Amino acid sequence: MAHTPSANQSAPDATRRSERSRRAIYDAALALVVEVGYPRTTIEGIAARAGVGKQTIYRWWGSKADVLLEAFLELGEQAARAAGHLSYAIPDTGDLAADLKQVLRATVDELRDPAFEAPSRALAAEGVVNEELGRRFVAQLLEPPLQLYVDRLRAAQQAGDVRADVDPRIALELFVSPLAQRWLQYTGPITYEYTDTLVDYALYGLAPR
Amino acid sequence: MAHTPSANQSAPDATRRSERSRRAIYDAALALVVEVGYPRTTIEGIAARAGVGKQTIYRWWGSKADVLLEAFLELGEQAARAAGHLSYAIPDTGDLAADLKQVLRATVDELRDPAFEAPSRALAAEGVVNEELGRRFVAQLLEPPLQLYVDRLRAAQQAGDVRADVDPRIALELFVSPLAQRWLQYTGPITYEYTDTLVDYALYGLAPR
Amino acid sequence: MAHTPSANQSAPDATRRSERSRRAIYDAALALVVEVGYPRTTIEGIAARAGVGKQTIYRWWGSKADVLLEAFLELGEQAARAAGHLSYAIPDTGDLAADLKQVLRATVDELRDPAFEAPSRALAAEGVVNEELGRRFVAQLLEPPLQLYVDRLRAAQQAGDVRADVDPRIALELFVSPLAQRWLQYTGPITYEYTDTLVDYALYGLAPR
Amino acid sequence: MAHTPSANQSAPDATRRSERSRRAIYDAALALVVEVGYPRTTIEGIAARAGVGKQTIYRWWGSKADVLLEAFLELGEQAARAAGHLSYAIPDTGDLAADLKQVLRATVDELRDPAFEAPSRALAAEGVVNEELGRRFVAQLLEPPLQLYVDRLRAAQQAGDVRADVDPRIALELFVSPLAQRWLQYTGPITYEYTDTLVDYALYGLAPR
DNA sequence: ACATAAACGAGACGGTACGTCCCGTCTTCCT
DNA sequence: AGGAAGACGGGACGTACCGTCTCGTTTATGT
Repeated sequence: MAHTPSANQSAPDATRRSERSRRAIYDAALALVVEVGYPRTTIEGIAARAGVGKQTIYRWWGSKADVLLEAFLELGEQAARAAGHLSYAIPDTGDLAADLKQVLRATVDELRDPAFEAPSRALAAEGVVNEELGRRFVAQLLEPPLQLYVDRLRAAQQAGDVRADVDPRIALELFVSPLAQRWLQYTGPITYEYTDTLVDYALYGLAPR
Repeated sequence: MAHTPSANQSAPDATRRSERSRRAIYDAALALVVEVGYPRTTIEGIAARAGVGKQTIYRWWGSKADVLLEAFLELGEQAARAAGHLSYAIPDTGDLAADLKQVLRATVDELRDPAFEAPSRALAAEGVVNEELGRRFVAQLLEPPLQLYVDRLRAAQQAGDVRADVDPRIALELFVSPLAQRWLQYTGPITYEYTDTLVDYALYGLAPR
Repeated sequence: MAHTPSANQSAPDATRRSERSRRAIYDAALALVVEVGYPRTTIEGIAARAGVGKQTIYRWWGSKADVLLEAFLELGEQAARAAGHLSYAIPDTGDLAADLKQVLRATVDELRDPAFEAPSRALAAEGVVNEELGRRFVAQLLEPPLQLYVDRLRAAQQAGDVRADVDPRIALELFVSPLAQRWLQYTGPITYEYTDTLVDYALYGLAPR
Repeated sequence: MAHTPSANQSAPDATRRSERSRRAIYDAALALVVEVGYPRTTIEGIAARAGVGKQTIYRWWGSKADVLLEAFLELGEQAARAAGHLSYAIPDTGDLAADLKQVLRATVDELRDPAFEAPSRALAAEGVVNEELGRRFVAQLLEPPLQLYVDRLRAAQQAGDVRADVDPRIALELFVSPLAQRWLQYTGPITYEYTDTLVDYALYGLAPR
């Protein structure tokens, strides 16, 4: 999970690591990405802002994307702790459509929060062009929340609200991926109405009943 | 469409522009992106490889992403000319599901062609983080083929194969966006079986009939 | 004579070289050596002070010692031009001892001028440990004035004031080298009395007559 | 004589000092100067090679020049012990010229021994630019052997081979300094013939008798 | 057919950031 | 308490490119 420095020399001793510096680096990285954008966020800039030597960054991370990924994960964990740990779970009121619409509306809100948007766009962009990072991005950031949809859809299958032969991991993409693409690539506006429509189309299909 | 240099001086005279250099720059840019990757593709590198002065690039384009976007468009046009101009159109055999599956399978093939993959990934990544470029990327590269889906879905609506109240521009995202996301973000494998399934789910929905 | 950059790439085009930058670099290098000392004079510091990019230094010189050597040569030429070109020549009044004493006294004065001392000490030190530079230092800076002693001694041989079988190039070291060593290595005080004594000892020997 | 750390903290307790480390540091310093040269000899490199913590060096010495100076002194003492303590003394056969020539020829040999040359050049160079170290270099390394010349010259004065009014401390520079300068600054070749000539010129002068 | 003005190739320039090497200080754990 | 180990904040290294700016050298009309 953690970055293993490219073994060029001997690995640094993690027990001696400065917690203070680690945190300052995370804060600086996130702040800079929000303030000046990812391309103009530099390792030198992060180090300066964090009051840290560049080597301290290079010792523990392999690239600015690595730094940002960990910083963003840490941010998520903090947010989760702040929200009392139960933040992420899809409600099950018995009305699948309503439950999905609610969660997607919350996601729409989140996608508009600059503190979230700047770093996650940066990481997503990097991941598009850097497969290794992309896979880590997915495994660590994207997949866990998606798993909640899998769970909810399985419950719906139990309740008979979703066909039993449907693969939930694929099914969720019908409403999640369109939103993701609109957000990532600016292919269309992102509204509650839009996500509501996605849920309806996905659940009941395009063909007449 | 073409880049208008930021008017810092007098605009260059496009009629005197060297066609030879333009082509050499496109070729160099595409080749470098394939060979060394987008981040290590530099303007200096393109100029050197194209046997062109740097200023000739800065005169006509605003960034390496601009160069690449135009180069990629040109590449697409060439390919279209080679294929006899009629390449892009979604068949209408009367069987909507079959038609969509066929086109998506062709897209899957295309997504695996390195000459296509490297530059389009690069542009997509840049567009994620650079809204202006992202919108041009969408308008010039993404939207035209998507419009073909809109046309085909409208025909299906006429034929009664798709509900009349469905918005085709949104409907197409049900099967196109999941594929796009898997490709962009490595969120899952890309196979014919997968795209076939997407078409089935999208057309008939997840809920039992 | 001029530095030929280490041929790692293609040689830069000297005709396009910026005279203004060259001068600014010389000035900055000399000023810094005087102000902060040679070890704390850095290429980065020279570049900053000269208002020049580091690469402009690396393009034309191989090391800070190279820069300083050329700067010092230029300084010497300027000084020579200022003094009307005739500065360096050893007088020939017919009294060899007196002539040598006078020139050595002038040298003593020069050795105490900080604008001269700082860079020449720096170059001498570098030359002790870097043979290549040392030889250039000698050839370009040390040997030309020494040649004047050779000339004066040969005239003295003609006049019968110096034995004909004496090698002037070695003979001059008898009074020049002791002064040089005292200056370089702080092996003793440097005074007019001292240099006068050196001339006497050298001319008439240590053994009784 | 030994470096007194700049009293930033409490002075270390020299009685508890590790002899083993001290020796290892000397050996490492001398070896590195010979192998990679003085500028590329670093405190970190010495510590690593000696199997010693950096702090152990900083605790007992003030700079790498300090380390090297002590290491070189120690080396000299070892050599002296090996040679039976009587190595340094200028013979007195009654023939002053012959005695001086012999000793200078031995010096020529010594100047060519790489184990001697590398560190002493390094120290000399450092001393040129660092007066404090230069003076210690002279006092500890240069002056003691020079004193032997003073002694020999005084004996020669007693014997009537040198004029009584000659200052031996200056006189010795007539043949020692030229050799020193040729060695330090590469101003000329160093041969037995050259040193022999120096002795002759110095003893009998340049002027005809 | 030729003058002339633009685009062009080349690349020097002032800069920014890179990733690395050491500096000298500091902290930790061991002997 | 000294020592081995090495993380730390920092400064400089030498390199790679950035985007701007001259330089001659084509080239391509427009008289």
